[in-house]
Amino acid sequence: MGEVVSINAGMRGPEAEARCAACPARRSGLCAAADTGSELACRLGGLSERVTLEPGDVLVRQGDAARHVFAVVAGTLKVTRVMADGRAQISGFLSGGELLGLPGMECGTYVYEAVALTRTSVCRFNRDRLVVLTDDFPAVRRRLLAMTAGELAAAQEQMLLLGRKSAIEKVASFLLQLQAKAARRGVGGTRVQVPMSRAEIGDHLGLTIETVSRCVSKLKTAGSIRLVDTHTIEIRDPTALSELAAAA
Amino acid sequence: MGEVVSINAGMRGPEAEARCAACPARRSGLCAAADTGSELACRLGGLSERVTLEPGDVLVRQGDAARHVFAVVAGTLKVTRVMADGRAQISGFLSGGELLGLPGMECGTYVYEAVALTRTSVCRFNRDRLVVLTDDFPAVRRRLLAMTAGELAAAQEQMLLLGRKSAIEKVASFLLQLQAKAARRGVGGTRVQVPMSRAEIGDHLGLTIETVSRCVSKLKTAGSIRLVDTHTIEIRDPTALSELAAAA
DNA sequence: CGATCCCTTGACGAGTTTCAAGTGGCGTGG
DNA sequence: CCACGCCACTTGAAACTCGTCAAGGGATCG
Repeated sequence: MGEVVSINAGMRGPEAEARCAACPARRSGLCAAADTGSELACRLGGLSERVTLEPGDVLVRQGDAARHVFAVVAGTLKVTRVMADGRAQISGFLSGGELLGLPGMECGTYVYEAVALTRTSVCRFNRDRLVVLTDDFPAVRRRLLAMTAGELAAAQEQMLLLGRKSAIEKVASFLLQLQAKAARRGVGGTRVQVPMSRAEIGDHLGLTIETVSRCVSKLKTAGSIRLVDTHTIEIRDPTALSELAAAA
Repeated sequence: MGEVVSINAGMRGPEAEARCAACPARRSGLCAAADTGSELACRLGGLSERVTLEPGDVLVRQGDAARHVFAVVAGTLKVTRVMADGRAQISGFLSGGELLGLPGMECGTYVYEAVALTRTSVCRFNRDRLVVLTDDFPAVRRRLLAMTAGELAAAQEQMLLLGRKSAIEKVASFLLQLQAKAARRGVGGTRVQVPMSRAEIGDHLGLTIETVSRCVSKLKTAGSIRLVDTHTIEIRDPTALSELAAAA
C-alpha cells in the first residue's frame, strides 16, 4: 500500500492545455464546462496537477486536511469510511469524469479514505483556488453544483439499496449500475468489467464476501449472467436483473 | 394527506425583509450568507415565497418537475424514496435551516417525495432564479455548495449506518443524531423531541417498526434513555449511546 | 512445488423480519 | 360519562435471511 506515486506538476499554459486536450475525461467531468482554447480551459489546466496512482495507493486519508478536490481521469477509486472496530463502508466507486473531495469542504478534513483500485490518474485542484475560479466562471460553478447534486441523488439511491433491498437485489442493482456507468463513459455492451474484489463489493453493498459470492453464483445458475472470469461479467438477461433490482 | 396549504407569495421589498428578519432560520440556512438590510437580503427575500404545511401535507412528489428549491424555516419534513412494491427509504429528516431540492437538479424532476411531519413552514425559491442570483453573489453560491457538500457527508455517514451497523447501533446513532441536530438549532439539553413515528424511524434506519420498538425498549431497560412519552426521549447515558453508535 | 491470495461452497447459528396478539391513549358517539 | 373503535406502539413466538466459521479449489508468484 503505497502513497501517491507520480505527480506531474507545475505545468504552464501550452503544456497543460495539451494535456487537457488529450484527457479522456475532457467532455464528461468538471472540465466539460470549458471550451478548448478558452481562457477558462487555460486557467483550469494551470490550476491542476496530474497524479498517477498504482492499485492500492492511497489518495486521501480519513482525517487529512482537505486541501484538494480531485477529478478522476481514468481508472477507478474506492471511497471508504472505516469505523473504529474496522467495519468499512464503501460509499462509492469513482471512475473517469467523477469528482472527489466536495464533502467535508466545510469541516476542513476528509471524512473518508480514497484508494486506487486499478492504475488510476486524477487531476488535483487546489480547493481554495478552484473556489476562486468559480467566482469568474459561472459555467464551472454550475457544473460543480450539478455534479454534486447528482452525487447526492446517487447517494440517496444507495441508501434505498442498503436499507431496503435483499442481498440478491443489491447485487443485481450493482451489476446494472456498473453497466450503466461504463456505458456513460462510452464503454457500452453486455460485458462489464468488475475491477473490485468481492470484499469491496460487499463493503459497498453492506454484505459479506460470502453472500456476494453466493448471489453471483445464484444469478449465474439462473442464467441472468455469465462469468467470463471473476472480474468480467456478461449480462445475459438484463430484464431479469432489472426486475430484481426493482428500482424506483 | 393534503397538498400545500397556504402560500404567502408575491411580497415585495419591505414586507419580505420584515418576514426574513423574523425568520428563525435566518442565521443557519442559506440566508446566513446575507447581511440584514443588504441588497442580497432584499433580493433573496423577493425571490422567495413562504409556504405552510400541515402534518401529512406533500411538498414535492416523486416525478414532479423540479422547479423549486426549498429552505426549511421551522418544523420537520421527511424525504422519502419509494420502490414500486411499496418499500420505502427515508433518506433524511429536514428541520430548520436545511435545504431541499438540490439533487435532481440536472434530471429536471424530483426523485423523492417530501412530506411534512409536523406543522412546517418553508421558503420556496424558483430554482432558475436562484441560480441566476448566485451569479451576482459569491457568498450565496459558496454557502449553497458548502451545504450540499455537508449533505453529501451526512449521506455517506448514513450509508455506513445502513450498511454496517446493527439494529441497536442504528437506533443509538439516530437518537444522538437527533440530539445533535436539535442542539445546532439551539434546542440543547438531554430531552429530545422525536416528531417521527416508529414506522418512519424504521424507514430511515432500514429496520421494521417492531425492531425499532424493541431496540428502544432495550435502551430503556439498560437505563441509557428514558421515555418521557413516545415522542420525547430523555438521554440519560450519552456515553453508553456513543459507544453503541461507534461512529467513525 | 509450495505458499498465498481470492473466490466458492457448505453447515450452522445469530439477528432481524414476519406474523400475531395485546396494551394504552384518544376521539367519537351513545 | 363511559363504551367503543381506532391507531400507534409494544411484546412474544416462529421463520428466514444473512453472517460466521470452516474447508476446498484455482490462479499467481516466488
